[in-house]
Amino acid sequence: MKFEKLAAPKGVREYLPPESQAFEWVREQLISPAKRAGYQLMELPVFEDTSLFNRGVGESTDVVTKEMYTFEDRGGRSITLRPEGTAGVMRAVIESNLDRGQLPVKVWYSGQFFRAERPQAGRYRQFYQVGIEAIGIDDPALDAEVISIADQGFKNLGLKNYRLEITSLGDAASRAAHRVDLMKFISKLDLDEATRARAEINPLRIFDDKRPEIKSAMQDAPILMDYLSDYSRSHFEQVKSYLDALGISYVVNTRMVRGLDYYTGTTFEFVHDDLGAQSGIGGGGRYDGLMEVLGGQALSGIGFGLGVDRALLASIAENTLPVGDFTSDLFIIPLGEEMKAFALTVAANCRRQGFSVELAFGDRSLKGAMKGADKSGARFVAVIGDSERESGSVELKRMSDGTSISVKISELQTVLGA
RNA sequence: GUGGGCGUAGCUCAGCUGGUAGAGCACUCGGUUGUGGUCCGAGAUGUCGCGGGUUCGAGCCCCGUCGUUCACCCCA
Repeated sequence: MKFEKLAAPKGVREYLPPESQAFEWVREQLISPAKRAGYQLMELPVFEDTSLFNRGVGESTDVVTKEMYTFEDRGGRSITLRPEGTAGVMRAVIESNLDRGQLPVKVWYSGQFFRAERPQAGRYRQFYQVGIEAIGIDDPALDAEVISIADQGFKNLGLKNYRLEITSLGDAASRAAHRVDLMKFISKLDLDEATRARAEINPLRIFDDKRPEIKSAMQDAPILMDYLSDYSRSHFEQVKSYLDALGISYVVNTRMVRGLDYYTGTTFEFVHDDLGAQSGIGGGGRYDGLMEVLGGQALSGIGFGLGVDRALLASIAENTLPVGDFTSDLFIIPLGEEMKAFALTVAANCRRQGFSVELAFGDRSLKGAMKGADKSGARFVAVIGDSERESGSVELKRMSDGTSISVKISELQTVLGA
């Protein structure tokens, strides 16, 4: 009887050894600046009530209308695998009254997100993000800090071929006024049906169109930046001046489009040049109405999400990944079955002292075990047989040059630690 | 959801105008007693993604399907 092989579901990205090591490194580089800025971990469910995303992300967005993994659970509830992180964070903050203490609430998260899209380079159905949210204070300095934390994450990776694009989406009133004029402008254009339908849902989308004829047609379209209120304008100017002070370069992109409805005011995106069509490696912005819409206080907040998968692709493209693999300090080869118990205890003792130690298993020949030791990259190798157990000392062989010295087993740490 | 490319050993691939499958790397063992990297020798591994069809005969042709990949769309 032969069983059929199973495969992972379509479009999921898995990270297995040795690549998983790079993934883990990238994720830590991206989030460590947030930890150092006092942001604290929030572990959240990967599924939520569907209504959270309908309300939070926005009914008109592509994410909600056609990209969510939604299903009914056994209790008949409509459940959705989280397509982004901010809505869940806000729900938890409101539910647990974290916003009743000192503000801003500063949290970070990391994990899987799900979107039922057609897979492509840098786009997966299950993907990884790290992100932060700073909730409750509307201060341009906080905007600048949040942006700089994201930027530092990319800098930690050694990335250079990316740029920060920023804009301000203003408040609801300015967006409404702009929308009226923009629709007026678009209605005069000669557009195909699909494009016109997209414009109906969100006219800003047309700014994003890649076709040259559309790009040139949109050349003179009214831009939101010209509709900002005095408050929004000065807020944005402040953010820019703080970024200047931080030495963070940016380009103002007055035509930026974001796919989630909740963004207001400062909005930003990190774009990498070497990634093909899916070039956004991170993005975020301020969201004024979100908390209230989700049943909480009317507090502002700002945050970002960074794509770990794409940051890894960018690091590969720029060749910035560290070369050193995990290597253990010591590789122990027991000679024969009867030596295994002793070898296990020696290994365990060394590990307790903080060294990384690997063992040879199975019944390979000594030569085979040595090959295994070589491939493991271990710094030292010790063969343990009868004589070693009796004498209490081993020949510690340094793999880099083949030399060996006799060391008492009880004093291994003096050599391993050197 | 729409369109194009691709699916042959663990990996990278070759396989001429259809005649029942190969290389390199990797892996395992060996080159005499308990020491790796080089070298030499030997060995194992494939329902040629899956299902139909055409044919005396299909890895090669046709159809479908699944997967993968790239782009549109969208976004991390």
